Amino acid sequence: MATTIAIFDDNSRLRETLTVLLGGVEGYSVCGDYENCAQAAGIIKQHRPDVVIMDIDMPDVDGIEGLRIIKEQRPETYIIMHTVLEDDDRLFQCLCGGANGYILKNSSFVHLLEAIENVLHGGAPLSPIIAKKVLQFFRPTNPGRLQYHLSDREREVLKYLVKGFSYKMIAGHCHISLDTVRGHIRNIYSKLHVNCGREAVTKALRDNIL
Amino acid sequence: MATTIAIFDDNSRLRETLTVLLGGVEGYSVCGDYENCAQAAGIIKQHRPDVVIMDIDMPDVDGIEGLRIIKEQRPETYIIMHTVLEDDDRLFQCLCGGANGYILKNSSFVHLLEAIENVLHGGAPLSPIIAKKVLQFFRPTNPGRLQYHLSDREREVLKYLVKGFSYKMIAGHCHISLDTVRGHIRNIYSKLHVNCGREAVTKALRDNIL
DNA sequence: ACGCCAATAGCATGAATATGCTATTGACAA
DNA sequence: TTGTCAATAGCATATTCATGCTATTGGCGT
Repeated sequence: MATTIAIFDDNSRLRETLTVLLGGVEGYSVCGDYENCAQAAGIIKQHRPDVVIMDIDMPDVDGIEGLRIIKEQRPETYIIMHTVLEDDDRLFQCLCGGANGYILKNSSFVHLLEAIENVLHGGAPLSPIIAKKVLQFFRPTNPGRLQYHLSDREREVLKYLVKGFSYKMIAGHCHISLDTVRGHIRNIYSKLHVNCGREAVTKALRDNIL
Repeated sequence: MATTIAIFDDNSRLRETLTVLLGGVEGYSVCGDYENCAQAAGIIKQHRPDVVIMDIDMPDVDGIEGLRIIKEQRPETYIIMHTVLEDDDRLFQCLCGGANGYILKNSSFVHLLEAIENVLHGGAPLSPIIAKKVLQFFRPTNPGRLQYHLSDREREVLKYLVKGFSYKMIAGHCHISLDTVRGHIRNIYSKLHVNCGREAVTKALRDNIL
């Protein structure tokens, strides 16, 4: 039986192109192409594709969400992210979401074909730049990992925020005034580009800045 | 000037073969081959090779140690691990040690050449099986799941809390009243045994309940 | 038909948080 | 020596949050 492929991408021209090209390959069959992941769960349940080509930036339900949805629904589906170069945070989320490969959109069609063959044989196709970034995530002391230039004190305060301490408790533990705590948190928010504690906690945990 | 390469491998026959083959490639020059990493620091200081081909299993000072030594001595050296399939722990150590690539010994010489070209162009060559294992390191272990008996709505609200939405925004997105949002959050706190939003976010992310 | 519970909604209130300013001190680099 | 910056601290204020109650509705299982 043919290898079935589903395509998620909000660019309809690209979807068409990929559908035609992939459909023309011996042994491949495109079982559907979609502009976002809103119906992903149902689509995967119905078609059970072997491989999913997944864009990231899509309206409503994006590719990161889609990845999670599909992997939850049917973990054995091979998902190849196919997107422009995204920020490290998104790449990280893709990796943690269980993506089976990550190919940049500026790669040739041949590379995409190779990537599909690769996952089908148990490999993990990564564009060179992506592979490099992936390795950089492992470096404890590295320039690729997200660094927000928090001071020691700010990191300490952030740690308490993650623990759910109130400002008052933080002030007590750090032996500083409530207003100083406020000051540090103000700076933390500014550096992390967030504007409430919960968002700061999310960023701290996701980006591992403890 | 030629790209200079140093080879560390305890198999003398393989060292010879690689030296001859690589030395025969236009633009490459092997500046030395060694049976372990005991003298690695001195060797790198003296020869300053562009690329190091590094075996792992070697007597006395192995490739993992060698990797650390060389990266400490001269971080800009590209190091390609070249070894049989090792256990995950060693792979992890290589990644954290700053290896620039990881090629299995059962790969063809052509693949090794491609790998060298790849690192020289800022990529990160990984054998398919290795790439797959690398991606697996990112998979969070998710046995927990549904342990807190949150309802669908509560899970949805929690998701927004993680995103840092205010109650008002959540109410808007869910098309329910502010007071209902409060009610859900009240229940979420109770079920998660927390008493503020930041703590709930921490628990949600750490326990993977999204 | 009955009870259970999720989802909805309202009201009230004190505590906590977010954010607008300013200002001093000490360390360290240009 | 001057300038930058982290750490400290204060004040004011508007908003948000946490939590105490109660109450209606619709679904689901027995």
